[in-house]
Amino acid sequence: MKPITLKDISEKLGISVTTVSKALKGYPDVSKKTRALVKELAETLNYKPNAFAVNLRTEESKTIGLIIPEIVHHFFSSVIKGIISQAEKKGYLVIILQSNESYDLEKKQLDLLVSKRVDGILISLANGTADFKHITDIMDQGKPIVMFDKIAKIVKCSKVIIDDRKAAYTATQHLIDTGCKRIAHFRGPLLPQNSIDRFLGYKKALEDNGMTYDPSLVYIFDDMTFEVGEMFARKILSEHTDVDGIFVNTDLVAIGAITEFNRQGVNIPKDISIVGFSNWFMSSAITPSLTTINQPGFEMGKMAFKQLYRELKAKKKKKQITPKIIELETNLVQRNSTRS
Amino acid sequence: MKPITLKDISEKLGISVTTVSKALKGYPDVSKKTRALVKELAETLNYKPNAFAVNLRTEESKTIGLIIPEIVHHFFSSVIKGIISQAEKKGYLVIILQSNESYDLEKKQLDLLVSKRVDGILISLANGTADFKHITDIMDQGKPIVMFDKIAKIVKCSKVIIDDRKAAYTATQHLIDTGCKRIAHFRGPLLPQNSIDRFLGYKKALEDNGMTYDPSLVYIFDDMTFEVGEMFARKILSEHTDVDGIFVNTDLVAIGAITEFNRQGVNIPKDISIVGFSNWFMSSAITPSLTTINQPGFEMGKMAFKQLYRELKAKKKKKQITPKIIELETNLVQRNSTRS
DNA sequence: GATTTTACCGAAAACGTTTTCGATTTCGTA
DNA sequence: TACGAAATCGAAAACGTTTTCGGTAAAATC
Repeated sequence: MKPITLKDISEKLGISVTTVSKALKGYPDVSKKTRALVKELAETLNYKPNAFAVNLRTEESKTIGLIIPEIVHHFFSSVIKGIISQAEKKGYLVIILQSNESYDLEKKQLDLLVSKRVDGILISLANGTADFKHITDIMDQGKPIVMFDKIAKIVKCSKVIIDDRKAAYTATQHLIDTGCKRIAHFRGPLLPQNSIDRFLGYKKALEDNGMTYDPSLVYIFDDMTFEVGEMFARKILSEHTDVDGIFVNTDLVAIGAITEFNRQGVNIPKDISIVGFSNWFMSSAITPSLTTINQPGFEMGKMAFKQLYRELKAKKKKKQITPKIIELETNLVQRNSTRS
Repeated sequence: MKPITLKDISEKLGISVTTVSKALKGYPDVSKKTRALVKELAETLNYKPNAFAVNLRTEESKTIGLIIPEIVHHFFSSVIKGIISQAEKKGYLVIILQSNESYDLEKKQLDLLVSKRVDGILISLANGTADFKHITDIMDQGKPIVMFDKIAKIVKCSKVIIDDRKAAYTATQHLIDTGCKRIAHFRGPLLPQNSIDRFLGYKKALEDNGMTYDPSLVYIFDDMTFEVGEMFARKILSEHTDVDGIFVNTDLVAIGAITEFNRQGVNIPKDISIVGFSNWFMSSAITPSLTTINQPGFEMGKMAFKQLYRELKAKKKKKQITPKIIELETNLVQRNSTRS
């Protein structure tokens, strides 16, 4: 009933635990004969090293932690998939925690992961996170940590991101190129870096094209939901009847807006053109299909783990780690919510 | 630089490691004074017990494993969220693995989790899984395991499910009640239990209403994708022009079908009515919105963990565990893809 | 004052592994 | 035959915790 241990094998073979361990791990100072004997018995007894003991001895668990603001979300679940698939290839397991966009939870969970002694941490920041001591504390302990998507520019760790500013600029420029004269922006929350950057890209595009930037056309909201999209669509129709283009922070909200515009008989893209962000795969299914910025979630997850893995290996060799910023390419996916 | 240990505290205080441990864990045989002293020092030194050592000593890690066929999926990611949120409340961490609907991977991952010595396992079976020795082997080792959603009736472990047959019956009955005379079924893959049960519910509803069951109206496919929905919609239009109702195995495929029907100028629900399955939240956003069966993913995740937790506790007290089948309620959500 | 009870503490073993380092054996060579 | 080198092995320490069990001192009881 009890699991097989090295001792069991050593007793059955009349040799020491040491030799058994070394045979199994391929040490050179054990004869071919005993090595074969040990390996065979281990096989037939279905020996599995006690991970707890190995962890204690080696001070590593081949497990990493992942903190993400929201799991039920197409982009983030794609990232998770990328991380897990890559981690599995390298023999790492992933513990997932969800911060629910709450700074307090994020902090508590980071603490939990550290106390569980994961080897490293992958994190995408909560919208509410403005202070970063909980992050830098962990870095100071020498535990590798890499951020992705929602990052803090000020923290000196590795990051995997897209150029939100450039992507937003491209999106807005596309609206201008297709004839929009008065362009609104559904911006999302105030704090997170990518929300800021997308806003800046939007503003820059307006200015570069000699259009006046009007703050009243920028809509701020904390919950990025379908319903918020519907609500702001109504707001646009009542407050700013001259708006003929909208750059929306995220596809889900854009789809909410499209649904409401459809309901109100507004013609998309003729009356109002819309560009989203993320290329959430549902965007191709809605009518009209949504022009959007493709954001490579799976790829981002893969890259984030790869970087963490590099740092894990560097740490083992006691090498210095220099933070690295990895920027992934985005592209505009042109569909039917903008004129062509 | 090195983390604080019990020994560090004991030396600074001039007492034994034993007493420090007992003080921290609230044993009665340590005086209030020393207890206070220890707790205070532990606090100021920011002592965190070495999880590896605790695991080794107690033979448990407060970590469970979760194997799921696909992460990027609204229903499953809702389940994950339910599991994680509940686990966190009870102080458990969750390691997530994705089987990609592959039996081989599922087996390998189960093995991996066991060798990492997780306390228990939550699993939703891959479509291809027809043999269950890898599951029963683990149960025989006394490791608690509970299945959810995609289960195997034959395995004697706890399960959290919905009554797929009843739900499918309700869905089909709704099509009949709203006037459909010839109803097709997009069934999905052959093996998994819920695919079978939904098919049986569909068939039973036809028979109970005196309609003939026609096998050529049942479409089988392995990949439950948007594109498959589009493809089968075209097939219906070319092969069975008399079909006026479809019960689809899963919302995503239904939405693909709707998109294709829209494209071909078919009027939904007048020409063809459609009912989906899952109440994937996008179903309310598409035009026409999709009538579907609401499947409580978050709730299912919560319940699955709760049951596993019960078994974990029972095992600790060396109590016998009797497998429990937990059935969650579903309901028909009536929208615009069926007549009213 | 002697004895029992209670309160408090610590030594030591145990969990299973890894790794260092010294010991022993075997072998080839002089 | 003797000696150094190479091959093979194992004792023991270490990782940090938990828990049993016995011991001592103080308090309570007679």
